[in-house]
Amino acid sequence: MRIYVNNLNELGDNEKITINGWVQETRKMKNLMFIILRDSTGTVQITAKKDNLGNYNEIYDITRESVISVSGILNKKSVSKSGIEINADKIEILSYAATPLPMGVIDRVSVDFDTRLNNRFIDLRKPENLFIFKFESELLFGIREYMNNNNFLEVHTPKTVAAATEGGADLFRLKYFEKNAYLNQSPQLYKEILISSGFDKVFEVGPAFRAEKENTVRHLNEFTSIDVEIAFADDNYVMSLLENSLVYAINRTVKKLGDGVSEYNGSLKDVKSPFPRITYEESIDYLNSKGFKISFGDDFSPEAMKTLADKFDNFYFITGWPADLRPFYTMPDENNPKLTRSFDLQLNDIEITSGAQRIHDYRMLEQNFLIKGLNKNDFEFYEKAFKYGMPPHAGWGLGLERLVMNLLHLSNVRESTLFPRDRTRLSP
RNA sequence: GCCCCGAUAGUGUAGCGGCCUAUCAUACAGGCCUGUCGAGCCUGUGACGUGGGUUCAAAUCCCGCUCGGGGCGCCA
Repeated sequence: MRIYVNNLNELGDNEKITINGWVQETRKMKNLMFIILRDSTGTVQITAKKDNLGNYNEIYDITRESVISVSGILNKKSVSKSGIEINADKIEILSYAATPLPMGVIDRVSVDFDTRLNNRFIDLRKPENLFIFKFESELLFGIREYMNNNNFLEVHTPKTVAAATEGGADLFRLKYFEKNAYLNQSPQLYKEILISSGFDKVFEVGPAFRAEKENTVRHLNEFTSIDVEIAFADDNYVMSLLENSLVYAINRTVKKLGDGVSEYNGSLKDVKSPFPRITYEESIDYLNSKGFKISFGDDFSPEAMKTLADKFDNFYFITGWPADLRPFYTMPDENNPKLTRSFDLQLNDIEITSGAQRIHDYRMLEQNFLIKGLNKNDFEFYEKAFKYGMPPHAGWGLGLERLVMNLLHLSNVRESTLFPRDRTRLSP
């Protein structure tokens, strides 16, 4: 069984072990050197003495970030800071790192974010960056577990699509043999088709593409969307599902990762459902009382969102958005046709989730194509599913990177994206 | 699409007309060193994005270009 740094505590003093990792740093004297070895779980000091190593001269010239395998005796009474070290009797160089490094892993100089992203493979060697993705992995696992416990089907819908823009967002175009195709902006239409198929409760985790020329710290052109759609459910039901699944996943993650999370966000352990709710119209009144001049039908500017966020702790819902600000498949409010049964989940000042009760009536859908100026021919594959038995349904879509960004108080959504795709970046 | 800002060694910076054959840190290379842990000490290598212009003189001022950062708009 492979031994990791965080296993060493459980092992006995003087035990003979082998451990693999990267040479994070070296401290060298003539006949004695220390190597700080890093693996995915932490760092440990390796003590290498000339008398104990046949290839001491070779090891003496090891470069930082080289990959080595160390065999030796575990010393748990070390005078090193951690109290643990490994007295090496054999060190094998598995991969020799070139110098100088394009950027340091532990250097005491700052590195521009752009430089970090250009050298992401090495940037991700920093434990604090690895942690972000451990967090994301645990969080997503928690959401999956919650969905699975609630009898959801996890599905995978196509990302290459024929046309059928939902209106608004620009799509990336690509060649598909003799035809034109697009990268899908959302699994929305396919989720709904599956509802007509009787799949009942579906969720999908997958990429979504937006060809918008944004240039902000909260937009990506490719992001991971967690999408949910439920038959015979309404907007209130899916809002509860959303807050309960998030609280479950967050609690589970905080429990598992512990102090690591607190270093990013100390208040995460206090997240509870239900989340506060405010309507779109109440939001306008509140904001206007704070000096904004917002009219019905306006979307909220980033500045307005910040002001509104100050009113709430973490998560909160904004409900009852005007039909003009919502896509064609959103169910109008039966009491006020100008409004819809829709909601956004906000985390601080950022929109995390957008969801709604959907239209399930075929004729109402056709009418909405007209209102939104969409060509119904483009939606034939979709509309067909409504014509032959479509239950009422509701759902939402959640941006995973934005969620992680905000939960960990990161200043840029690219921090919670392994290899971000933005307005100018297509590599690595 | 609009607006603002930036580009100097591998990395991060100082310099903002002549004291610049360009500062400092870090990294890197070599040397001393058997208990370091921000190791220390000595020595060394290494840079002004690009094309024009102004000037006796440009890293420095002006214009274009390229690349990048950010804000807004737009954004199921």
